[in-house]
Formats: sequence, structure tokens, C-alpha cells
Amino acid sequence: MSWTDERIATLKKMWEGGSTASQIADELGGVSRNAVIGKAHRLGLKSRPSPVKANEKKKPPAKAKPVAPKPVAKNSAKPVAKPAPTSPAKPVASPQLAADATIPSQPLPNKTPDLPKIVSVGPGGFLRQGPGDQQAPIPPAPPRRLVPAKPSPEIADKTSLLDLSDKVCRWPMGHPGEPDFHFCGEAVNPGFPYCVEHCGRAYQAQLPRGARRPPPPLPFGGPRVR
DNA sequence: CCCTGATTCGC
DNA sequence: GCGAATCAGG
Repeated sequence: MSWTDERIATLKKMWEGGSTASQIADELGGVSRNAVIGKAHRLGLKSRPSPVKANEKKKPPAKAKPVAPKPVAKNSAKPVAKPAPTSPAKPVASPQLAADATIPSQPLPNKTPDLPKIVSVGPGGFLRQGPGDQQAPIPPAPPRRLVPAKPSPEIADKTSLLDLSDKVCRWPMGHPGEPDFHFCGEAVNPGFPYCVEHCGRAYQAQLPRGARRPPPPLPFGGPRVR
């Protein structure tokens, strides 16, 4: 497996985006974790925190902070305490660039009339989706930034790789290499690389590590030749 | 042990 | 240049 431009681009993006070498290798396919690290260094990508343990997946100490989220479905009967162990909401940064086929125009589902869905609320108020409903509840953000009120200043046109900071959502829109590839650019959910909306997509309610890969994951846009 | 990244070194 | 083996740390 050779390092094509696309694969290198993906590597860079994910590496700088905070993904672990394993995740990157996973995503690219056909390469080992070592290969990714080796390549990353050869590319001159600087070493990020070697001990990635301490920082990265930090869980905002959810103290008695009156975040007072949404009126989540109040299942009086059984709260179902299982689906969200969520000790460390592991940043499985594998944004499946949703099939743009479904572009419903429903911004934020603040009001879910009837949904006994099993979701868990993450810090910031985003809803973790259950492993099953992946695509359904939160419609992918429209490829075009039609949203009027962008809290972020420099996204008049689009948020490019250069515009990324820890203040804006780094969710990729489109595919690397495409002319209009950009990033979400919304204000981030504090403590996360994505905005609240995309946090809901990026962070699923604890999926068993073993069974999390098989079904859907579309790569970053790169070829998945395995 | 699990994980992480860093480095080495034969290819 | 590549990446498995190895090393080192949490």
C-alpha cells in the first residue's frame, strides 16, 4: 500500500486533528499503526503529546453544573441505566461523511415530540446517538452554509484547513481534495473539537470496542482499499 | 496488560 | 521511503 496524496492528506488531517495513530491506521486501512506514526514523522508532523493518555480524552468534571439540558424523554418506568456507561466518552473520530443523500432541513431537534429513543446527554447538551440510529435523529448539516447566524467571524465563505482552531468545529464537510472541501466552522462545544451538533455524531453512546468497526464507517473520503 | 507515541534499523 | 520490531511512558 503506497502513500498516495489523498492518504497522506487524510493522515495529516487526522493527526493534526487529534486522532490517535491507531484510529488513523484503522481509517486508512492497509497500514499498521507503526506505519502511520513512521509516516507522520517522516512527513515532519511534529509529535503530539507523547503521553496521549493524560490529556486528550479529558472528561470535563461534570460537577453540579446547572447545565439543565433538555426535557429528555422522561421514562418514568425504567431509566435504562445501561446504554451510557460513558466514563470517558471516547473520541472515536471517525466522521462518517453522511451520505449526502439525506439532507433534511431540520437544524436542531430541540423538540422531539415522541421519541423514547435511548440516548445519553453529553457535556454541552448534545445527544449521543445509540449505535443503531446513527443516521436518523440528527440530520447532517447541509453542505452549504445556509445558516444565518454564524457565531464565528471568519467563515464568511468557508472554513478551510487554515482556519481551524480550537474555537471552531473541525467537522469535515465534503471530501479532502474537492474544491469546496471545508470544515463546519461552528462554535465548538467547549472541550470538544466539534460543535454541539457534530458532537452528537462523533460521540456515540459507548459502543463495544470490538463491534464498533464492521458496519458502516466511511473513511474520510479516501479510498478504502483493503 | 491495555493503550499511547518514538525510535531504530533492515529492507 | 517504508514499516516491523522495539523501546518508553501512562
